[in-house]
Amino acid sequence: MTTLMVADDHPLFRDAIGAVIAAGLPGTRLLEADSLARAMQEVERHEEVLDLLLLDLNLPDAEGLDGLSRLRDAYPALPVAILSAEQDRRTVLAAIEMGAVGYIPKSTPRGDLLAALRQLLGGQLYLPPQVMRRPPPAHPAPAVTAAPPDSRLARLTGKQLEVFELLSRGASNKGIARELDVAETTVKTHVSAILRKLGVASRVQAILLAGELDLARYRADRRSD
Amino acid sequence: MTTLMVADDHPLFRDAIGAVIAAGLPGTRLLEADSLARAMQEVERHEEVLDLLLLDLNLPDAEGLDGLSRLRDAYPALPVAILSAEQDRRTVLAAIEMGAVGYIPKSTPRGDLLAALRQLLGGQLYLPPQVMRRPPPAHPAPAVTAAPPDSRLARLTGKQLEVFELLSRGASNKGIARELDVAETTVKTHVSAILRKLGVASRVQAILLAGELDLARYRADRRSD
DNA sequence: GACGCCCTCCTCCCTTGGGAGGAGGGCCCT
DNA sequence: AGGGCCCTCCTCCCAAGGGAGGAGGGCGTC
Repeated sequence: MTTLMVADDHPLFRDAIGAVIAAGLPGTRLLEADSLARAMQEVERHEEVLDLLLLDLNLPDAEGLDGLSRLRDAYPALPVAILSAEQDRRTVLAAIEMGAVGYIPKSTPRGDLLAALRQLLGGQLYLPPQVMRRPPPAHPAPAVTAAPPDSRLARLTGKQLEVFELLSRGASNKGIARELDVAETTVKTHVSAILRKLGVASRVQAILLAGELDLARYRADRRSD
Repeated sequence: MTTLMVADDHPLFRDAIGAVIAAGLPGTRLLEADSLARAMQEVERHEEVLDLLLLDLNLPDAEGLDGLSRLRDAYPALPVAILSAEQDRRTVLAAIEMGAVGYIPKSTPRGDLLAALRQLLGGQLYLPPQVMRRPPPAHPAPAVTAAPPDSRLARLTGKQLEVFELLSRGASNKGIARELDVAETTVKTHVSAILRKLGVASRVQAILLAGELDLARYRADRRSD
């Protein structure tokens, strides 16, 4: 089952989102929060099953992108999309650079909203059409499309990638140690570093992430450089 | 990296297999064993990275399918393919029913052998063409193509499937307990049963298996029954 | 009604996983 | 020569995972 959460302080708006989802994404559970604090409480309780958090930028206890920042710090692996009335180009790009997986203007038509949600739940980035169409005038779009997916992998060192490969195939720390002929404590050090760099909390999460990231292809690419 | 093992008591034959693999599956590591006992020793050491074991049916310490039986008992999750001079139809079917993922006659031409190995490493079943072409005369092919992949899932009870779904999405036992509103000990009971029925040793292995088994589709199918 | 299966939950016990913190050696670059 | 990064390994500590074994209640079948 798909679970998503909307954090917005306007009950009517939450209801509207709920209606759109009920109509267009049947079987989806919607959690609601009217403040960042309450949102984080809910995330704490449902983190494992939460697929996407829609975050308003005008919550009473979070000014602008500050709320996103705090969420990213607390739950680096949780997909967060911004849902906002503002459409300022720099705000959108800043949100993406802070790790948001999407930015949905509140003015988005019903049909487009559904498409955006489906796209986000499918693991794709979503940006408002205006931003997508018109590449930035000054800078050449600082890592909006390319960097997010594999930037995390790029931060891994060579040995860490080796460990990650074995880890993602289900090997235990002990098994990895045997395979690479190092001490198990060394493997644990590598694993800790990998989890930290990937922003996940357990090897299980790392394995799921490896599936999404197409680790095998990345390693092949890197080797052929 | 792909790792496979050949267990055969003829050194020359092992060499021949090695040559075929070196030529057709570059980057593949080949482990060798000249007896079932030695094979099991090697499996013990490399289980996490071993992708396929090619088992001869005429090993000095294993008569016919007995070796397969012992391997299946000890390592239910290890893919084992039979490599044999015999081509008796009943032997082939018996091997598949015992959980072998394939049966390769030693008379298989070089090119076909490579194709068979690729197919097996890709997770597909491989049977000698004679058997594949001509369906059994008496019985209607007792579960050769359909049963092996999902028979394990079919053994799970309803609650176990629910737990498996959450587990496969990375949820911890505690998270599953919250989500299903039962005690964590109950979840542990379910998880133990799931691991046993799937023939895997850890939740991590179960998650990887879920990816191969297309769990989501299975659940949908079962619900729509 | 007795049996079996499922779901629930418990205790006891051990292994594995992961974090914190420290430490030494190799290698590269300035 | 010094600094920085990587790899290696250690100890101490705690949380999570998993097995063994037992137990009670619900529900359907024979």
